[in-house]
Order: sequence, then structure tokens, then C-alpha cells
Amino acid sequence: MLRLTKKADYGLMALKYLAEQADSGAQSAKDVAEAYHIPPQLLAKILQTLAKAGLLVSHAGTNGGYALARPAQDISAFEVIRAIDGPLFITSCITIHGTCDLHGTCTIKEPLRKVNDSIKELLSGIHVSDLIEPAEASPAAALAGGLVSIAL
Amino acid sequence: MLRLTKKADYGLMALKYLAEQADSGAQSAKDVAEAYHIPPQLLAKILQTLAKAGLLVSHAGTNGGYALARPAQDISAFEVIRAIDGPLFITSCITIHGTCDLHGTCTIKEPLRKVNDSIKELLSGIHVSDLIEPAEASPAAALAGGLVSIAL
DNA sequence: TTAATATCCGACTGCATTAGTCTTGCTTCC
DNA sequence: GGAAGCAAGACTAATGCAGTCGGATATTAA
Repeated sequence: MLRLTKKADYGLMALKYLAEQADSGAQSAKDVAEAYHIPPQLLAKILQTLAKAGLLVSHAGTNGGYALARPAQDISAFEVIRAIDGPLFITSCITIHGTCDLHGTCTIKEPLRKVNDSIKELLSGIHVSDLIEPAEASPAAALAGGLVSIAL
Repeated sequence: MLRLTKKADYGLMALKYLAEQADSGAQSAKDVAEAYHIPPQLLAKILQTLAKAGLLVSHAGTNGGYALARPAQDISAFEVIRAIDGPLFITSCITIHGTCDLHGTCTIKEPLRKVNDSIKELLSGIHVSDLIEPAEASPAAALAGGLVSIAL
């Protein structure tokens, strides 16, 4: 249930890598792909998508590559996922047009929309900077990422 | 992103229907399917799954059908979704065995597992009874469903 | 100017999952 | 016994995802 696509996974991993290597200048798609054993051509397309979404800046040519467009703590996981997987929703009901294809008989829509929004907020509270240092509990992240409270 | 399957949607809708009609005894799969314009045979299989999971009780024969195994407020959305869609996870990384197929190079896993757990808690706080009366904000649900607080 | 490096972009294929159908058998009630 | 209903598995069609291929364009270094 609720699976994220592999592309989104790859995208988050790449952003984390770029955040860590921010001092070393731009990194090529190939470098990132090799670091994580991701198919290079696939990652290239993902990075292109992220660049088009304004999360990365790209620079062609020799010694070119990708770099974060903003500081790592200003890029949320939600933005990354939405850029890659598109603005899909938790229910099959709720389409992009906001219409329910079940002839209005679907009364499930409204409660689940709130769940949807809650997850959205949850992901918005997580930033690329929080992904670094995976092993420990990172008290900084607890402060920055914050406490997400959700009322139904 | 994060789409629920149509089957899970159908399942939740069916449970809501059964909760509303709890006084009228068992309802046949066909009745529920007609009420929501769902393919009858598909819904039948979904209801069978829910019955096997212990969320519904089935009664064969004439005037048979399905009924809730427990009160509506004791059945959480999480149980329904897990019964239908299986124990899948937000990341493609985390498999049922808890292993990451990316050679341990995936450092994204741990932070996303927390998100996964948070969503799980969020869905566990929603019950079938909360799905009834969709239009209003249902203060009862806010009390019962509660406030979910998540620290990263 | 040329060659190397790298992004950019669309089309294509194979695969897995999902949605839905069909058929057959079993159970209960009248 | 027959009708109504559940139970269950095999099957097909459609969709979306993962990954590949080929080529075009931009930038830099020599």
C-alpha cells in the first residue's frame, strides 16, 4: 500500500548526495548513478525532471553536472516526490480535476482527502537536510522538521 | 503519488455501507455493488478478502450476505487497506523482509521508514464510523480519531 | 576549430501490477 | 430439489513503471 515509485526514491537519494557534495561543485548524473548503483540513463532523466521543477540547477559541458538550486534545508521531500511522480492523490477517486468518477456516490472522498492533506504536510516537514546522517536520531531534525499535528 | 488501489477504495465504501445498514442484517455483495456502481464480481472478491481477514462475517445461502464483524468504530482504515492491498510500504526499498535491494547504499531508508510509520498511525486513527456523515467536520471524529503527533 | 563531456528530449520495449471477467463448486433456506 | 448467495481460482485486458536507445544541443578545454 501507498508505495512510492522507485524514481522518487532515486531522486531523493540523488538530492541527498548532491547536498553532501555541495562544496565540490556540480556533480554529473553519471557520478551519482555510480555512487548508488542506479541505471545512469534513468537517473539522468530524473535529474532533468528535478531541474525543470527548479529544485536543481544544471550546467552542460565539460565539468558540468547538477547542483542544488537551494539550500538542502529548503527543499522538502514533498516537492521532490511531487516533481517526479506528479500530483497524484491517495484515492483513485480524486483526480486532477477534483471530480469523482463514481457518479458522486462515493462518500469516502472527503474523509480521505484530509488524510491526503495530512500526508502532504508530513512530507512537507521533511527536508533533504534531514536525510543526511541516517544512523542517529538527529535531534536537529526533530527541531527543524518539527512536530506535525493532525486533527481529523 | 501515494495512490491507494481502487480495490481498497471499494472496500472502504463497502464497509461504510455495511456500517450504515447494520440494523437491516446481512447485505449481499450484489446489493452493495449496485448501490455504488461497482463491478459485482470484483466487489465479491474484495468482500471475501475482508471476511478472511476477520473484518466481516459472511453468511452463505438465501438471504445471506456480509455484515461487520465488529462495531464500526473498532475497524480502522489501516486494517482495511492492509487486508486488501497487503503489507506494502512507502519505499520500494523496504521489502517485506526488511532488506534494501540497493546493496546497503540506500541511506534514505531510515528517515522514510518513520514517515511510513506515521502514515500507518494516521490511518489507524481513522475508523469506519468516521466515514459516515461525510459533509460535516464531525467533532466526534476529532475526539475519537484524535491528534496524531509525529516527531522525526 | 575540434573533440570531449554532459545535459536534454522523445520514443520505445519489457515487465509487474491492477482491474475486471468467467467458470465452477459449495452452502443455506424455502 | 431449486433458487439465492458465498467461495475460489484461473484467466484476460489494460495500465503504469522501469529501464533502454538514439540522437540533438550546449559548454569547455586543448
